[in-house]
Amino acid sequence: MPELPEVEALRESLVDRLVGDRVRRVVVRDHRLRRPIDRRALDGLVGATVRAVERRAKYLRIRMDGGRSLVVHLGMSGRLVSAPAGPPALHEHVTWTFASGRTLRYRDPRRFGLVYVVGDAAIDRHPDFASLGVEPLGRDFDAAYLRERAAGRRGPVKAFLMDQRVVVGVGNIYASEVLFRARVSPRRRVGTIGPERWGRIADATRAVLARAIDAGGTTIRDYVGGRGTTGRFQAELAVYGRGGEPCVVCGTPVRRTVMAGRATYACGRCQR
DNA sequence: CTTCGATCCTGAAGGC
DNA sequence: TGCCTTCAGGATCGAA
Repeated sequence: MPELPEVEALRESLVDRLVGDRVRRVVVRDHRLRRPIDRRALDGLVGATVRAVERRAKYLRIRMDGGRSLVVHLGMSGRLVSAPAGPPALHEHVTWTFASGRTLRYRDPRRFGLVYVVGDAAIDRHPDFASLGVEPLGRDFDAAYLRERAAGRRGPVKAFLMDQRVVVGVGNIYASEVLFRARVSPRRRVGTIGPERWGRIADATRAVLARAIDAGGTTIRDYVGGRGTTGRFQAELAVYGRGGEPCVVCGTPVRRTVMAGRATYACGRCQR
């Protein structure tokens, strides 16, 4: 479930449930994620209280008192839910129990995600955070920024948009959706894009992500969200997952191709 | 530096 | 029903 809108929807759903609650206990059942979980570091947060729940790129950052943060990345199949106490689900690798009696549960069948603790003073220098690009809904993201960052690059615009060192949070679903809305072909080389197209791409990125956040994210073949609720944006997907179906604008069948090993959807008529 | 392909891992879905 | 293949929302690493 993890592109920017899903993580942001998750953050919103968790903030009221976690802030002010104190960690009473942590259970790590399987430490083998993309990087091994440091059990002792997680244990070190027992007794600490949640001060804020934030998001940077696709990382969820749970700020604790004592100057440390719990960082969670969901990878491809990670889920994080706040739920009443109860038996662990399949692939529930970490469970936090709070003073309120509620639990926070991290599930991740494929184990591509991350769970770790980092000091607040050092987080900007952490390798996961140091080279992240701008937030797409922030002030620094616009056509001029994209044009500048594209200088000297030659690859297709879809890969450029998904490069987290350029702009964060756009993954495989939203890259196709953004480029459809911007009427730009995902194969187009960044060097051939002028100010007008960059403007459409910047506008479409903001619009698609903001709308997806409002809808609670996109849920494909499982649920999302800290309340176990389902995202609604999948009903608004214009091209993703619609290979062969008519384009919502012109009726031409949507084409599914593979770029860099990832499914890519586009209308060959609307997008140039 | 960029870009490309392979890779990590498990489960769901589709074809036969 | 069972078996096999393909695909999946991410990110990193080595090679060119």
